[in-house]
Formats: sequence, C-alpha cells, structure tokens
Amino acid sequence: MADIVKEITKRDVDFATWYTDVCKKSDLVDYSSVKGSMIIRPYGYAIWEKMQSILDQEFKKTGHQNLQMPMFIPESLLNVEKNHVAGFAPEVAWVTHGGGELLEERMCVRPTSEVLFCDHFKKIIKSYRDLPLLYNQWCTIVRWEKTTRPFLRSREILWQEGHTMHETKEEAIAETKRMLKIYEDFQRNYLALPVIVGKKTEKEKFAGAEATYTIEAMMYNGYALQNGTSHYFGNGFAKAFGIEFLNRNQKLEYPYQTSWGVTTRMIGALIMTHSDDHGLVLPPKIAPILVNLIPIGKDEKVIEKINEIAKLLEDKGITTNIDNSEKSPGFKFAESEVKGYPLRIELGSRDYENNTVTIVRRDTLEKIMVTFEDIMSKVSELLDDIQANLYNRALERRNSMLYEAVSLDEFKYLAKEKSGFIKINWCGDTSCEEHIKEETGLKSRCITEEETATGKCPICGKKALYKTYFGRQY
RNA sequence: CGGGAAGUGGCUCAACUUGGUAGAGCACUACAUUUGGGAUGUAGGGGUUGCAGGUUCAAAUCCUGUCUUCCCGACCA
Repeated sequence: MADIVKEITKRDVDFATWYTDVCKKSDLVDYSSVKGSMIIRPYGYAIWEKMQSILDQEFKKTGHQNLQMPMFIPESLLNVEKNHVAGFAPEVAWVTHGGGELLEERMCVRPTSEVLFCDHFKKIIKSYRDLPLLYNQWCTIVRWEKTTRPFLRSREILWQEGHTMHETKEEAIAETKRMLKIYEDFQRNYLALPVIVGKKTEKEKFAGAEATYTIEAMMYNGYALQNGTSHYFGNGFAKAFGIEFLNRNQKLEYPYQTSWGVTTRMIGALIMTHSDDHGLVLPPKIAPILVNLIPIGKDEKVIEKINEIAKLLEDKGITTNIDNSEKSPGFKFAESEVKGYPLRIELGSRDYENNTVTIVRRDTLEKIMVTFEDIMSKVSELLDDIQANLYNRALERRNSMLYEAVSLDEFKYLAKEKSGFIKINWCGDTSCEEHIKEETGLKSRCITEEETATGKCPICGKKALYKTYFGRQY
C-alpha cells in the first residue's frame, strides 16, 4: 500500500529535512539548476500574491507609490556610501560582460536598492514641497549566500522594498516605526506569527543605517528568523549622494531617509511555525484555498450537492477547491492535509441521505458533522477559530521557549541545554555581545523597547541599559 | 568558504566492491472494476546513469575536475 505521508520526515526526528519535505510535497517550491535560485510554484506563489495584495493595500493607504527601478548597479554607484558597500560587497553578483564584450565598468545585480533610489532622488528632490517622497517596489534582488534553504535563505530573493525621504529626522523616524508596525500587525493578524519586535544592536544593524528595527519570529525548533526590517538612515546617504532640498527657511538641507522590506521568507516562517507531520498548515487569512470539497463516490446527487455548496461558499468570498479526481477518498484526505487547506468537507451518499457533511479542520484534524443548513455558519466559525488557534498555539510554544539569564554561567547553561531565545540585561557594549557569540554561538536578535533594563550586564558587570534577546538564527 | 554525505525514468532505490552498455516499486497513460483514511486487475509509455574530461576493445561502475542537494561550522536578510 502506497503511503505518501510517510515520505514526510517526522518533525521531531529531523527538523531540517521535515522542512524541505513539506516545502516540496505541498508543491510550494522546486529547486532550479542554480544554487539558491528557487522555483516558486503556483501554490507557493499564490500565498505570496495574497501577502502582496494585503501589504500593497496597506502601503497605498499610507501614501506610498509603487515604481520599478533597474536591476543593475554600476560599481562606482555602489561605492558611494562606504559603510553600505562594506556590508554588501562580499555578497554581490557581478556582471562583467555584455553581448560577449568585456564591460568598461562592471555592474552588480542589486543586493538592495538604496543607491539606485538615492541616485534618482538626487535628480527629483529640489524643495520641501517634494517631500515626503514615499516609494515602494516589488522586485527580486541577488545576494550570493553560501548556505541556501528554500524560502529562508536564497540567492535570488523575491521581496518588497520601501524607500522614503523626509524633511525632518522626526518624520523619518516616525515612518520607520510606522512601517514596522504594519509588518508586525500583518504577521500577527494574518500570518498568526507571535513576533517579537525591537531594535538591532550596533553590530547587527543594516550596513549604512543609523538604526534598524526588526521583526523576529521564533520557529518550532527555537531558532530565530528575521522576518522583516525597517531602517532609519538619518541623512548619511543624502550627504554621500549630494541630495539636498531647499527647506521652509530658504536653506539647503539634506533630507532624512528610511527603507523597509519583507520577503518570501515569511512563507518559510509560516511553515516552520504552524505545519506538522501531515504537511502544510496555513492560517485561513493567508491560505489561497480555504475549503477543499471531497465528493465520495460517483453519485450524481452528491456531485450536484458538492457543486452547490462550493457555489454558496464562493459567493461569500470563501475560496474553494473541488477534488473531482479518480483517487480514493483516503488519498484525497491525505492530499488535503499535505496541502494545508484549512478545512475540508467530505460528502458521500451516506451523508447525503442524512442531510449532513463531515467537516475536518486542518489544525486539529477534528471531524465535525454538520447539517446542510449549518454549513455556511459553521465554516465561517471554524475558519475564525483556526486562525485564533494557530496564533495561540504558536504564542504558547514561543513563550515556553523564552528564557532569562542573570549570569553568564546561566546563559551558557541555557544556550547549551535549551532551544529558544534568552533575554538578558545588557550594557550595550559590542564587546559583551561578541563575547556571548564566541562562548555560546548565540547572536543578539533585538533590543526590546517594551521593557526597561535592570541590574547589571552579566558579562562585564557594568550597569545594564537594554533588555536584549539572543538566539540561534536561520 | 572549511568538514561530512549523496546525485541512476517524476519519486524512492537496486546494479558499482569483482568494468561487458540499466532494473524494481511507486507515480504516469488507456480500459475495466472500485470509492467513508493513501484501491485492484490488464495493457502501455518513459532513463543510456548531474555535467565535462580521462583510462579502456568496452564505463552507471575506475580516475580527475565541476555543478547541485542535504547535514555540521564560519559568514550573512
């Protein structure tokens, strides 16, 4: 007897293999012939499109416009801001030839587009009346990563990058935080991810930024995934690129800049947070298909009823799929679980005679008998319940993996024995942060602004200034 | 980039040690019978073994290089 389910490696046996199994078995992704350059298949892309449409609306509601920038950056342009180039140079891909001829100046494929935007901003910003300038683009970028993994770390990255310019520092900082909040709300409310939000340390911030804010998600195995960032640049790039505007006092001034982005990595976070040994589990608010309808047998009345239910659901905006294949019911049930459809509705002759269907929820695999009249209300109720349950389940697990250390010994013990995040009161010195990295392999995730530090830094004993999370990362 | 493992029809593997030019199960196609947790029968189609080079009368098999995947580490979104 064939048993495809067994082909998914058990999550608790080998988490890494389980993850790639789920990615491939649920038809989200496939490898291409280039390392780290993945094929996002229609089902995976549908999830991205859904993320894209929700976020794009949020960006537009907050006044941002989409545009498209070039994908090549001449070397001289990349070199303009020195902190930025130092951060990115080691991981860019270079184009050296065009049409068989060696190029006068080599060009990199954009690893991020700050310099392209700055080069353009220089031409179009003249006065305070041109500000704020609120742009966003949906595109791919290239970073030559050494280790790659579907969705979590690839060389070609599908993402969104917002770039904005402002009259004042305060306004730019407010923009940085506003966009971070949009990401946070999206990830909590739609992706059901109980994320931790905060500021990156000096050591971990984006190359060229004054401050980097981050959304950190915790995966099932306790690893951290940076799932979105928002940067405040001050006017460092503006100075380097000579972007100036005439302010309200008739004086030339450098504008203040931000950038922010999220990637298809969020799909990886969904999998590593919610999915299980049966396959993918998707929160209803992001699932491309909400209800999978499975007719059992070939009874025409059953088929007709299934079509009728699908129509009613679709009319209410609930997306459906009808599995009309010749497969056996058992196969269809398992397939439905691998694909992570939040609900499936089974209907056979026996149900039909009783005026009932069987609804099975993907998160708990619980089977529920429902009469025809109650289908619509029950489906809405269950979808809401699944959404809430996934968030609560993830939150509970995350909380069970949050630790606090007051001494270095305690930190080392926790780092060795437990998986998850470890919180400390930290003095803020990079040397203490590096000390922890060397001793335990854990890096700082973020400084939380929700709590104030107390006591002393467990490394150097100086007064602690920041509550900071550390963890292992993808 | 360092250490380890692996690449053979779509998938999981066999044949490799002891070179003689590829085989099974699943999947796929057709027909029939089936249908409440991964159906059954019959008949088919599909690979020259990741790629390149070398050794040899002869290479999936031996040698070299390279690419890709996975694991561990370093680096980084």
